[in-house]
Amino acid sequence: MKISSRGKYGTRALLDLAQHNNESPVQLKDIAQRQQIPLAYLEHLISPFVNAGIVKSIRGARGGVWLAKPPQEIKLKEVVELLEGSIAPVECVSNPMECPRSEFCATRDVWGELEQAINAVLESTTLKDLVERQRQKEQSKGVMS
Amino acid sequence: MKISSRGKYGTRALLDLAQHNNESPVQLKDIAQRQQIPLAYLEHLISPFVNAGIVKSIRGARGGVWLAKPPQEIKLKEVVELLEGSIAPVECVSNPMECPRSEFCATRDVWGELEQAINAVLESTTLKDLVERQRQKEQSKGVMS
DNA sequence: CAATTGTTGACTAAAATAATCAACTTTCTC
DNA sequence: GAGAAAGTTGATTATTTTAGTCAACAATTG
Repeated sequence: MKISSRGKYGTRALLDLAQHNNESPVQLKDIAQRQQIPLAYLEHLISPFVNAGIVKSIRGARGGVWLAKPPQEIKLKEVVELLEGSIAPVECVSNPMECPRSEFCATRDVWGELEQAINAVLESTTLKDLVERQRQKEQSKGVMS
Repeated sequence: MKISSRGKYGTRALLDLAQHNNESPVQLKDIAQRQQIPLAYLEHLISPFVNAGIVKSIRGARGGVWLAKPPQEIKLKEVVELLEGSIAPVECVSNPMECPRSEFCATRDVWGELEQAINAVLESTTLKDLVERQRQKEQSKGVMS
């Protein structure tokens, strides 16, 4: 039940993009540096978002990437699923055919509830929420020092 | 965010044990057969439960395993954690020292909420609940045929 | 044209997963 | 007490996933 580095890195990358929204394109190398993600790895993490139309990009000098939609319209669920695949904790929840036991399996029910719970969190959180939270954290950091 | 075969198999095994509670010891090979788990693998899945004192065992002819506590006192959280380790979706949620960003990381907050959500489900479900659910499923199966 | 930056695909090392096997210990039954 | 039955343990293995690297390429700017 772990989120992989893909998921962690990728989410951080999109938060970074949301923080630098409505500026000029953000360069991958800057995201990589700020979020401490290997650049060559980050390239592969951004690509699914571009394919899904969540992120736009432009190549060449002064190129970069940016969000195709306002941050409040991008739910964490999309983000995580693009990185990690279905959030269902077991295959048979989304695809009952996969296991002959599905129909009468009590444990499967619980995994289904787990999916619901996870889904509720990820559906209710947008990149905008993340940006705001991050801002609050930065503020209290400032107050402390 | 997947549950491994360990988790799936092990949970099924404990449900099976709960179903056959207050009978004579249940043999691993019977669990293996009913739950469709490779016997040699099941042996390794049961061992953590024995070590944790949730399952008791006796060797030799007519030996077997059984629950050390009534099913309603065994939460799925214990079961899953013994099989898969901490349910925290990222290490830094349970162990902030692990990442220097922890203190001011907004994404970490969300992973924390995810843990809470997962925790709520697994804390509120016991083996007894599973047994009852399974019984209901078996009943409706009977009605249908 | 040269520098910059994203895109893509091939490749690899390391770790986790899902077993399997064999030797061993305990217990029961005859 | 012998032998079969059953759980215990540790070593080993094949496969898959993960995390990352590298290099060639394509597009864009100045």
